[in-house]
Amino acid sequence: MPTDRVDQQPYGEASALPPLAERISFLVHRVGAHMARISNPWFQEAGVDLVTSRMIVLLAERGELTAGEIVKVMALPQSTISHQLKRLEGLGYLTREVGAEDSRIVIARLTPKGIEVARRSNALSREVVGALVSAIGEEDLPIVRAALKRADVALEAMYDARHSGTGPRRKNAKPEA
Amino acid sequence: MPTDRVDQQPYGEASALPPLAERISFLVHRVGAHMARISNPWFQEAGVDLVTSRMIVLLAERGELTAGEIVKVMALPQSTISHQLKRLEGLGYLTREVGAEDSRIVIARLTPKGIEVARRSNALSREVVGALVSAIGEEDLPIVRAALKRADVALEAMYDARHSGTGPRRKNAKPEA
DNA sequence: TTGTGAACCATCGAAATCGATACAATCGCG
DNA sequence: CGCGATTGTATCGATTTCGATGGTTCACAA
Repeated sequence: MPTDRVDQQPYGEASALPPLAERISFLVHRVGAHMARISNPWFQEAGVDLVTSRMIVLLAERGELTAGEIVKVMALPQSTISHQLKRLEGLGYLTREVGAEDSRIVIARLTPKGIEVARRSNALSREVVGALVSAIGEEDLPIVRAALKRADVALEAMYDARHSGTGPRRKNAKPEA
Repeated sequence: MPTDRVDQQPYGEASALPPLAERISFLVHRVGAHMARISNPWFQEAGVDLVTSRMIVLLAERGELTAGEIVKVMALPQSTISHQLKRLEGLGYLTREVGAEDSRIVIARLTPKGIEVARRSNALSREVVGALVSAIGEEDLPIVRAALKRADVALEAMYDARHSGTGPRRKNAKPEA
């Protein structure tokens, strides 16, 4: 076993993995962490945070969504979304209604109070996105946006792939066929 | 409001904020969420997750770091890093040593077991970064990387700005007089 | 020296997050 | 229809995260 400390050559290795701080994955982490630190104190008085504010903005745009649809868009664990929906209902920001056709689903819709929170969330988002856009630059912005979308699709596919082979749920699923 | 004249409208239009799914901020969230969902189950048996694996990879690259330096690089709350360092020490992945010159600081250093975890973390990172790179494309990669770095710097500055005016700490500050 | 404030890290309590699992309703297909 | 499989949410228990605060230790001026 090589007793190295991963301190060979900074660059030009066999599998060419850049140092942590240069990896796209880590830069995404940093940017996300900054957004959380900036936003959470700002939202504190309203009882929301960066994630819940996004759920609310999403609902403001779409009008109504089922819990499952919110899970898909937010890409977070179903249990987390379920908890937050209940909490946001308790805060009076949205209503949860059982589906008429299919009584398993829960349809969320903002209240006027929730719409106001969406408005304030977008106000902060305007600041943050403004900072991002001026840092990235108008010229590179479409390139970066498109690249992030492709990255999103690719990682979503990677996630799905890892959850079909080693079944995530597979109560009684047959592996083959 | 102290602004000079280069920061007007983010998009040339009066506060035209794209829909959530088009915002850079949200795309960063999605990519980050996918990385977490992919990585965490993979790391589970080792007792680490995406965040702690990054701390370990960081230590593998730098050799030794103080807790405060790790906080700065990870951009996460100090209390979170402090807890994780203690936990990782308990798992036998690193040692914490009080500084010789300055006994306030704590110096973390990987154990051989921790180095092995760093190696395995980088193995997964290779897969994830590989997916990211091929989704982004070799051509756009340097553009995206540079853009994310600028975004990182800009948001870090935005965070720092919000924490200098409204005193962040002021422990024994006398209110007046 | 002796304060005085700042820099670092640990810890506390409340809350959020996560994975696993339970529960309930719908669908498929003999 | 009958019943197993699947889908959609809720909940459970353990753990993690967070902001605030507490304790030391250091720097520096008077």
